[in-house]
Amino acid sequence: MRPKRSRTALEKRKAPTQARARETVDAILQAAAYILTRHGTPGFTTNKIAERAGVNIASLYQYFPSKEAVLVELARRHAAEQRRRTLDILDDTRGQTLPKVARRIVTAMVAAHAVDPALHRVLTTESMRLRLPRFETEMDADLAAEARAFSSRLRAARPDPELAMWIASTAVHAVIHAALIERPAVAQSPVFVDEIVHLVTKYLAPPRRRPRDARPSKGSS
Amino acid sequence: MRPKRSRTALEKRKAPTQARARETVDAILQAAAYILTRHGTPGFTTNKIAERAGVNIASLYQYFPSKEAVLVELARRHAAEQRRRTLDILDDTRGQTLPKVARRIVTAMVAAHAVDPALHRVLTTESMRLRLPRFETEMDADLAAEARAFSSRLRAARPDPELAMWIASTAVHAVIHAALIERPAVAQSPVFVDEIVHLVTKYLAPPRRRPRDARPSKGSS
Amino acid sequence: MRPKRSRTALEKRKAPTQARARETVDAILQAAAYILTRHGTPGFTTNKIAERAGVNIASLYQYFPSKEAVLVELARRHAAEQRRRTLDILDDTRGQTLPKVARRIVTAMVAAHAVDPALHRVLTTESMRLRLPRFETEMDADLAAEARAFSSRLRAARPDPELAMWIASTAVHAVIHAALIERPAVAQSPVFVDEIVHLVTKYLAPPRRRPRDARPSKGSS
Amino acid sequence: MRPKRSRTALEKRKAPTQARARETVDAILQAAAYILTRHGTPGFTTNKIAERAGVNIASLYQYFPSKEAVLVELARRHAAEQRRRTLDILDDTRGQTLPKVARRIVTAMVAAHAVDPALHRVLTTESMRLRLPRFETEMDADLAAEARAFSSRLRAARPDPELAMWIASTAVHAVIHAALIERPAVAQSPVFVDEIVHLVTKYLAPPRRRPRDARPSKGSS
DNA sequence: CATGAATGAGGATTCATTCAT
DNA sequence: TATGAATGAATCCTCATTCAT
Repeated sequence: MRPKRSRTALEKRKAPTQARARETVDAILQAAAYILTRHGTPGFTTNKIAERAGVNIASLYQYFPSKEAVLVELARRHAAEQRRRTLDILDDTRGQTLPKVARRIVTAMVAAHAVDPALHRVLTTESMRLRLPRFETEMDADLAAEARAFSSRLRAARPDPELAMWIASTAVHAVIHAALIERPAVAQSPVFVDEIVHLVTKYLAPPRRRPRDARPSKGSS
Repeated sequence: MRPKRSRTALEKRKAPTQARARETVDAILQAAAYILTRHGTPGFTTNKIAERAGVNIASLYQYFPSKEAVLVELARRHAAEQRRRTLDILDDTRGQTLPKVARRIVTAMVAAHAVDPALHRVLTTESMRLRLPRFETEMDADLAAEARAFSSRLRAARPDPELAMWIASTAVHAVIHAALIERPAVAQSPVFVDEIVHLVTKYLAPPRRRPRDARPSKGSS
Repeated sequence: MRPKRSRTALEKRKAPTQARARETVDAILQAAAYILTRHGTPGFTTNKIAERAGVNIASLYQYFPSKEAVLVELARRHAAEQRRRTLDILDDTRGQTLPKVARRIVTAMVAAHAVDPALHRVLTTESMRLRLPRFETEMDADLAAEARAFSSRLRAARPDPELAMWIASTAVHAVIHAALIERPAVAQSPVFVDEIVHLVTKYLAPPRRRPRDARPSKGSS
Repeated sequence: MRPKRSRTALEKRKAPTQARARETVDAILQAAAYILTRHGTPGFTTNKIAERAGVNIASLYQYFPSKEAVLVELARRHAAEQRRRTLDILDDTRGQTLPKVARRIVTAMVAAHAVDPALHRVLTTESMRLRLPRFETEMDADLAAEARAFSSRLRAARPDPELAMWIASTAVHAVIHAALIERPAVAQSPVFVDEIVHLVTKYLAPPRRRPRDARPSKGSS
């Protein structure tokens, strides 16, 4: 690991106030995304990013205190974008049944991932490596409110609704990720979406009338 | 200019024949695991591995043709170990109901991951990056047979049993992974295991409308 | 794994625009020449070159894509220098007889080689190893014209004037090279120059049967 | 340059007395020649030689004290072989005219070089680098006697017959070398041999009756 | 002896980052 | 402010050579 002069600064260094500066920052981030997609983490070097962005390396460091900071900003924007989309869908499907909502969200997620699965994957992985909060966790007020509302609906279904939401979301994400990489052919088929929807709706569905065999009677493990 | 080795060789270079050499190889792999756990992929350098293993860097290269090869061997051994454990469980639970089998496997997986979650995660991630076949895919004959047997049981439940198995396995893996990292407190609780079991059993359970034909009459495996 | 540069790039990487940078490049080349002379090819390492040049190794790689590229640039400059000198002499001796021209050129070559015979030799050898065109071949337009003019004079003497020129030039070069290394005492004596001149003039002289038409009547150019 | 433990020993370490040992030495030298031809000086490593020879690296060091020593022995054998051939020809052409002798020798040299020009070149170059005496210089008694006899014939032709011989031999060697590398197509044609023979015979031929314009009257350079 | 194993010392090349204009 | 230049510190990997068995 190369030595860090300043203690691993991750925040943006300086808010670009002028239009020109914002363009520079955007160019850097776009180049960073390209490099990440094209050459993966090992090719993700500040020099290459700057070169591809057409800006001087020193300019990069004017706006980002470190290489990691570029990654973080990339992840942040990526997450924000996803949040926005999810909120739109939730807004749009207000009052509909769980399967319908789930289908909408899953479809949107598949589509979102399909745009650049490599970037998605790297961003996820690296976010974990940098111990950044996951996208879902870093929810803004709106999404948090939605989530709480959603949770309350689950109270009948699962003992810990918040945990259940987390599990469902994690599972869906992971399966979509993996499918796009390991089984790209199937990943965008309706069958696949059906399966994911089934997975999550069955999991979150309230128990049947006769719950006697829903759990083993003997207790856990 | 030194000659460059063909293209990122991943195979072991030389089989250690003497006991002394086998110790060296083991020391290297152990050190590699340590480094990977401790410092993650960016800290995973051959120099550090050799230093930690207490062997000369040249010795490392006598047995592994490249840095990646060390990782691959690590992953290989790791996977073999897991396969062995899974097979044992399947062997042990032959004839039991899905929830029971699931509970056993999930419990074992949690335990296995808990030993060194970071290593688990990195190994999984890096295996993907190197486009190695996933552990589950790289099954030996025995495990493959078990998987096929299991699949056939699912025929009534899901349209594509093989895909369903893949989804279930991916989801379980991912959730356990993520939990150990993001929610370590809950990850080993019985509640958590219950949730995973619920997730997978509900997903793989046959539809409940007419219970009489929900399972083949021959009995539940 | 760091990405490897395409295939042994030989071209300069980046043109130094500021004076400071040009100084750096010059220092590198000067150091390279020194190292080559002093320690030969095996001692010709980028680290040593940079150290001797008093610049950081990374600066070397900012201007040269590889070790070979340094060598190539050295050879290029060397060749250019020689071409310039040869042209000057040809210009200066226009219209004189072959022996006189030959004497001038041979004398100049001996002098040029004598400055740093080791460097000369290494440069020649290495140029061959890298399959660079020989200095003479890589002639610029002016020198090529001179050569053609010279060739045409030889038509009466040798069946393939161009081949004859090549042989003469190769022989002269080689003998001077070897003499400076194996027989330094004699290499700069007039006797030696006489011998070389004799070698080449006898070889290129037209047959002596009927001396009257041995040369074109226009005079001995 | 890597550190030499023993002071650059070039001599063979131990005379192989047993047949098995001689085989080992031969295998090493053959492998060395192969490597040199195939991969050039940069690929010429003791490890590779030993591997190719099918002997253990330690065995190599039992018979050769250093890498250079292998090269030296290779050069020695190569030179001996050439000397033998030259002597045979001289023996065979005793009493014939210079052009005839020259043609025989040149033809033989071209043939000899053509077998493996790369090896020839490397051996020559490296011999110089190691400051080994040139093959011709390191003559045994027989060849020396022949050379003296030959020299005496030249007394009428050149002021310093020994120097003239050296020049002629150097020139011929060099031109053949260079031709095989730079102009392989022409190198084996009769025309080329004719030219070389012409070069050397004209040079060594006694002067014409009217030597008044053989040298410029003005003096050198 | 012959072999497998081991290693100190480097070699080429890159990277993240900072300065001086 | 933006840029060209510079650099300390690594990184991967190889080599010549020596030992212990």
